Amino acid sequence: MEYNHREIETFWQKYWEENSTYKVSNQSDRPKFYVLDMFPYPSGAGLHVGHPLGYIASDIYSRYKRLKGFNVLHPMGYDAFGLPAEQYAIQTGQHPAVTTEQNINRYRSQLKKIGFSYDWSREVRTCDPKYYKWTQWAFIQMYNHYYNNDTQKAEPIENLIKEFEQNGNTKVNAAHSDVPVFPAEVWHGMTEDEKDSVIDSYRLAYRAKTMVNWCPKLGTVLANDEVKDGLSERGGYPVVQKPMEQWLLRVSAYAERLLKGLETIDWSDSLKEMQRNWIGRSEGCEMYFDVKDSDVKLKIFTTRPDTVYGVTFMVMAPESEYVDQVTTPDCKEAVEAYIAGASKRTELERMADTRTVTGQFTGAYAINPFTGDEIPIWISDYVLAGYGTGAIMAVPAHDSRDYAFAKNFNLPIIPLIEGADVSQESYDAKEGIMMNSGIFNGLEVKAAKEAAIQEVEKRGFGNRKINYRLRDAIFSRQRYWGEPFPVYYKDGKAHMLPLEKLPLELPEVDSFLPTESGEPPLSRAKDWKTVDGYPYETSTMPGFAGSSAYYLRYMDPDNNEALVSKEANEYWQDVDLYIGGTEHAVGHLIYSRFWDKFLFDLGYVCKEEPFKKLVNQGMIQGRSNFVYRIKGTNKFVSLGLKDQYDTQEIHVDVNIVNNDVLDLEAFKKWRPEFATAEFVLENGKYICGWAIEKMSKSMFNVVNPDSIVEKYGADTLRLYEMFLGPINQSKPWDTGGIEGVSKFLKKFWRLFFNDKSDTLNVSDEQPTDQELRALNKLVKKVESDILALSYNTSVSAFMVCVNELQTLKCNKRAILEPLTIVLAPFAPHITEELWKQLGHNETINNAKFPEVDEKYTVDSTKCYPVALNGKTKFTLDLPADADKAAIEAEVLKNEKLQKLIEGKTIVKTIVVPGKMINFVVK
RNA sequence: GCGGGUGUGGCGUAAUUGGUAGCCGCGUUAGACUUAGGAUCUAAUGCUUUCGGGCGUGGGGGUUCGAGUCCCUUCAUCCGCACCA
Repeated sequence: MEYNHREIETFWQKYWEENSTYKVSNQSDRPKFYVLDMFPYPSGAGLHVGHPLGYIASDIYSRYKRLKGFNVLHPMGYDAFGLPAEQYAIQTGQHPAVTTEQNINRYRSQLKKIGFSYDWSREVRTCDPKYYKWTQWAFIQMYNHYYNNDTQKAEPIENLIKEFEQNGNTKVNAAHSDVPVFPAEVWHGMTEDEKDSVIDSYRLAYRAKTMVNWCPKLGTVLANDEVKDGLSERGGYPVVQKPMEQWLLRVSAYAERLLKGLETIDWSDSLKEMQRNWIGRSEGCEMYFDVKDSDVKLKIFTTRPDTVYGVTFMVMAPESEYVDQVTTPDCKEAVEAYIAGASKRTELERMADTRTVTGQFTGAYAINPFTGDEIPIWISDYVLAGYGTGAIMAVPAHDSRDYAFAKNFNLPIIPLIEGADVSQESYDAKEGIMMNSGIFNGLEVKAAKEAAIQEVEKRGFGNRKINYRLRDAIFSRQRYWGEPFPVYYKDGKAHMLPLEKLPLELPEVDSFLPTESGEPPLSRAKDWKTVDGYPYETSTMPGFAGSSAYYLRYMDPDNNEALVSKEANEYWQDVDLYIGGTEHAVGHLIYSRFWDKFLFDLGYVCKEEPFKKLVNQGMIQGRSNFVYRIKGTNKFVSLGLKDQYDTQEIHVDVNIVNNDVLDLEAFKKWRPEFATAEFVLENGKYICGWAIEKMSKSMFNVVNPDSIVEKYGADTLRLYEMFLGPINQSKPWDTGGIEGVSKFLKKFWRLFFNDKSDTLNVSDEQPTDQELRALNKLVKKVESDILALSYNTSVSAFMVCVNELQTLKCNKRAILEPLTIVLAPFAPHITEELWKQLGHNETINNAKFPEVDEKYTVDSTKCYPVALNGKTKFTLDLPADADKAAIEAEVLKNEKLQKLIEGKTIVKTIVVPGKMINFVVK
C-alpha cells in the first residue's frame, strides 16, 4: 500500500473535529501545561508558508506534553481589529466585520489543513462584543485605580480620595501627572471640577492633552511602538508631533516592576534587552537652578551630577513650559520664531538631520548652585520635552551633543577629567579622575557621581531621581474598527458606563472615513448616545488593547460574568510556553505584562508574569528567482552566460522554477509578453539567478502552505519547516529541499507495508540489541530536542533511525510502535493512521511517550581514536562499557602504538571516557 | 553611535558543550532497474595531491596534550534602539 497523504489527512482531520479530540477541560487530575501561539491578525492575503513556523513548533510541544500525561491548553484565536480591514472597507464600502469574518474563515481552514491540535472550542476574536466586553471592563478598572508607589501596587481611587480629605496629597507617594503638593484644607477648598482634575491626574487610565504621534494620512494617533523611523508602521506614512486630548494608560507607573520581572522569566537575552532599553531606566538626580532676576527655579534631570562644575549653558526643549517664564523681552521674537520653525518639522525630518545644530538664546541666565556662576539658558530641539524635565544642564566637555552645540554657538568648554582631551571631541566615558570640580576633585567618576547626589540632597539643590524612558501609552485611535470606549461625556466630563451596560457595541456608520471636520468615524453615528442622551467617546482603542489579556480569556472563553473565573485562572495559572515573532518585543509584550500586573494587583489573576517561557521564531524569507532579459529584446539568457550580454534582471514566479531551472513552457504562459520569449540556454537548461528577500507578492516568491499540503501533505510540510534550521533563526524558504523529508515519510510508511501488499507487515518477534539501540538513541535525542525546541536535529535523527531500520529490514512491533509515538508530535496524521493500522482503537494521543532504556543508548563497541600529542594516529574498537584502566592497558598492548612511542617516554595519558585516548610523549 | 546576535562544503545545517570537524537533507556525479524518468535503489561528494600526505570552521594572535567551541584582536554581516541628558 502506498502512502497516500491526501486520504489520510482528510480522514483524520475530520475525525479529530467530529470527536473533539483536542478539547480540554478545566478540570483534570493531570498536571496542566499551557502552550500559546501569538494569535494572528487575519489579513486578506491568507497564510503564507512563514506563518505556521511557530505554530508547528508549539504544536509539536503540545502534542509531546500530552503524550507525557499533561492536560494541555493549546488554543488559537484572532487579533481581529485593525487598520487593514478598515482601509479595505473605506475603499470598497464592505463592512470590516464582513471581511474580517471571511479572512478568519480562510485562516481557520488553512490552519486546520496543517493538523494543529488546537482546542477550537476556545477560539476567541478580539472584535467579538462578548470578548471586548472584558477589554472595556479592564479599561474601567484602570480608570478606577491609581498606582501607590509605597505599596508598589494599584489601589482603588476611593482610597486616594479619602486620603486627600484627611491629609491632602502631602503623604501620598503615587504615580501621577504633575500635581502640586496640597494639604487637606486646600482640597476642601477646591471646586468639584478642580477635585476631579486632581483625581484624574492619578488614575491609571486618564485623559490628557499631550504631544502625540499624529499620522495625517491615516487620520489617527499612534503609540511610540507603532512609529518606525518617523513613519507609521502600517502603511509607512509620515508622522508629525501634535498636541491632542487623548486617553492614556499610566504604563510608566509599572516601569520598575516591568524591569524587575524580566529577571524571573525565561526569555531570550536579546528580547529582555530590548525591553530593558525600551523601559530605559537611568539613575541620576533632579536639580534646581535659580534663574537670575526671576522667581523661576529651573528643574533639570541629569545622570552626571558629578559634572556640575562643567556646566556652561542650559538647554530647554522648545515645548518646555519654562520657555515663556524665562525668555527676556528682547529675545522673545527670536525665541518664538525658533519654536515655530521647530514645530513645523516632522519627526522624520528631525531624525534625518541630527547633525545640524540649531538653538536660540532666551536672554536669561541660570545660577549654578555649586559655583554661583551665571550660565546662559538656550532652547534647542535636541532636548526632548517628553523626557526628564524637558530641560538639561549642558556639560560640553563630557557630552557629545552638548559639545556639538557649544562648538556651534561658541560656548565655553571646561574639561573635568584629568587627561581628557576635549579639543576635538567630548570625553563621554564615565571613568577617570575628576578635576576643576571643587569638592569632587580627585574622585573617580563613579564615586564623584554618588558624592554629588548626596551633596545635592544635603544642600537642598535637588534630589536623587530614577528616570524611565517608558512613556504612558496613548490609548485612543481615531478609527472605526476597534473597541469603543465605555465612556460618555456629560458637561464636558468623562464618565464610565456602569459595568452592567457592557459591552458597549460598535455602532453602524454610513462611512468609515473621518468626518470632513476631522472627527473620528464614530462621530458619524448620530444616534449613538446613552439613554439620557449623552454622547459616547468617538475614538476607539488601539490594537494592543484586545491582545493584552487574550491568553487569560482562553482559560475561560465563554464566561459572561468575568474575564476569567478564579477557578479557571488558578488551574491554568500562566502560559508555560509562548511562541511568536520578535516584532512584538516592545509593543504587545510590554502592554500584556503591564495589563497582567494590573489585574494581579486587583486580585483577578494569580501570576504576576503572564509568559513564563518565550521563544521567538525566526522569519521565513522568500527565495526569489530571476531571469535575465537582454536589454531591448525578448530574449532571456541563462545565469551562467548573462555576463556576456547587457541584461536586465526580472523577478520570475518561483512556482514555475524547479531547483533554479526555469520551466520554459510555463514561463511563456506566465505572462502574455513572454509568449514569444527566446532563450539562451546552458547545458540545455535555463538556470535562474536567486536572492533571499522578504516574502512578498511583488517579488513572486510567496509560497502558499495549501499548495505544499496538496502536493506533499501536511506532515511533510510540518517536518520540513522544522528541518529548515533552528526555530529562532531567520531562514529562506526553498521548496527544493522538501523532497528529502517527503522521501523520509515514504520510507517510514514502507517499514509497515511491503511494496505491493495491502496488509500490514509487522511481526511480534523480539527486537535485537542493535534495533533497540537505534530506537532508544532516537527517543533520547528527540526528547531532549523537544525540550530545547531544537527540532531540526530531531528530524535528522528520525531520518537516521529509519534508514537504519530499513537497512536492518526491521518490521518488529516492539520497535515500530514506540517509533510511531515518538514521531506523532511531528507528523500527526501518518502516525495516527499507522497507529490505527497497528490495531489500536484509541487515537495515538492517548498513547504514552516511550521511556528511554539507558542500557541501549550507547554503542556496544566504541571506536576510540588514539592520539599522540593530540595528533590522531589510529582508531581502535573497544567495548563501550570498558573502564579507564582496561582501555589504557588494551591500547598499550597494541603493536602499532608501541612502534610509534619507541624511544620516547609517555609523560601523561588522557582517557576521555567514550571519546578518545591521548598519550603525551617526549 | 549604543546594545544584542551570527560567520563551518556549491546550498540549508550538525558537532554529545574542550576530544576523529562536516551528521542529516538539498544539489551534483556515476551506476542498477527501466520504453522513459522529475519514481525507486546503490555508491561517491570539504579543498588539494607527485596518492606518502598536506590544508581546512571569516582574518591574525594566545591558552591547552588537544580549540569550530575558551581568551585577546580585527573584519564582515544581520537585528534592535537611536538626540533619552
